[in-house]
Amino acid sequence: MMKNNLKVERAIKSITQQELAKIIGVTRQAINSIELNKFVPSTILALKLSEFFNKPVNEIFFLEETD
Amino acid sequence: MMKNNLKVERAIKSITQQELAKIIGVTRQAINSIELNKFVPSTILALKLSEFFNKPVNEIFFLEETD
DNA sequence: TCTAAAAGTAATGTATAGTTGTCATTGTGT
DNA sequence: ACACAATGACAACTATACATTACTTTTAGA
Repeated sequence: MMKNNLKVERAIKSITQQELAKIIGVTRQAINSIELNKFVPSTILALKLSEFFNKPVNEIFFLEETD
Repeated sequence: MMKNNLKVERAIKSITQQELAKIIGVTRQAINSIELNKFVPSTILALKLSEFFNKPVNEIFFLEETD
């Protein structure tokens, strides 16, 4: 299982899903679905988020134990 | 465009695509296709590779300019 | 409290990640 | 030169990321 703290990062920058989506180049639903762990983004998306939030991918996304 | 140095990392550990694939839990063709930039792996796969190679995702995968 | 923005959710469609299987090519040791 | 391991490549299939549209629910501010 993979988790992420996109919601937190977004709160730090106080930016909406909508705005983030536009910057990254995906839909608001895509951002929403990632935040809610409904799907696993591509590495390109992860790198773009990493770039935007100025944090390494590994600090935004991480694997959880128990498979 | 995204690039990666999986081939180099693999050479450092002197491990075959086959072996790496088995460890990560994908097929040899998947590893091969990623190395040859034929497709973009999921963030989970990137994190597993990051874990195995003991290097941050951003040091294995990176965005290239010119789109 | 009323309202509008923000976030959650769901259906359907499309693109593409990843599998399975198979064959061709390159490299390396003997 | 021969054999075999490692890699590249391709076709057909399945699973799922992500788009689009649209509707509901939650949250924050006047």
